[in-house]
Amino acid sequence: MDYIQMESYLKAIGDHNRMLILKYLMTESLCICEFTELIDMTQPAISQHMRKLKQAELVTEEKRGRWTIWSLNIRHPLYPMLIHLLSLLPEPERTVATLVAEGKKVNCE
Amino acid sequence: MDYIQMESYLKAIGDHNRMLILKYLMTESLCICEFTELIDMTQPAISQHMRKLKQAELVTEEKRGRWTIWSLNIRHPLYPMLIHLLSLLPEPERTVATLVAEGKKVNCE
DNA sequence: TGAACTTATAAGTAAACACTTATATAATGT
DNA sequence: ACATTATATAAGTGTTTACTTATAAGTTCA
Repeated sequence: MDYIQMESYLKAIGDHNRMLILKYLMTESLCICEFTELIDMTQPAISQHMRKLKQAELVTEEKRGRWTIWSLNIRHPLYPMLIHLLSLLPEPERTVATLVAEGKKVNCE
Repeated sequence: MDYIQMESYLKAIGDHNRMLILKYLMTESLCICEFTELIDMTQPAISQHMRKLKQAELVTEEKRGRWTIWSLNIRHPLYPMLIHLLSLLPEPERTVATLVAEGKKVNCE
């Protein structure tokens, strides 16, 4: 891996909101409308963060009906390092469990 | 470690020139005038990169006469991760050995 | 077909970033 | 004291970043 490549990976990871997104994805795959309930950010802002993460190949997307389901890319060269890095960060205040309790968890089967 | 703190660490690391600097420091401590011989960058540019790395506590400085000797901070919370990350990057073209061969290695005892 | 819903994109903006050149500060050696 | 050497800082610049609001595009379902 060259220096420019590594730089682009680290820049994609190195934002507190994107790390929060990645932390959520460590537990389970989510769509953008769920992130808008979990994180205090507008839908376009989240969408643009997902695009950045996708460009760095840190996440993958799968279209299901009107939803786009985002997942961590476990084949990324930095995946093991990313998991370790995220493990150093605290669990977010709002959990997916609260989403479920509020009936806001998306079920796109 | 909180998200903002991690962001500031990753932003300090996530620049190709600073990673090159850190890669050199993995082998041995160096001063800025040596970096100017190793890396195609002006002295103020290097000095400003060192300041960023110092603010993130990734490096430490020691004044010796007119020189400032820079070293990796092995007590940094991300030090183990940093070493692993740098090990994924190729050795720089210009080595410290070439500096010695050219009589440009600083001896500040 | 059309309303509701989910997501993506476009355009604009303020702040941060990585440099540049010029200059200041500080230590060394004659 | 003075020239040399090493480093830091200041000021300016073009680019990138992370957002905002507005809107477009695509899917679902009555």
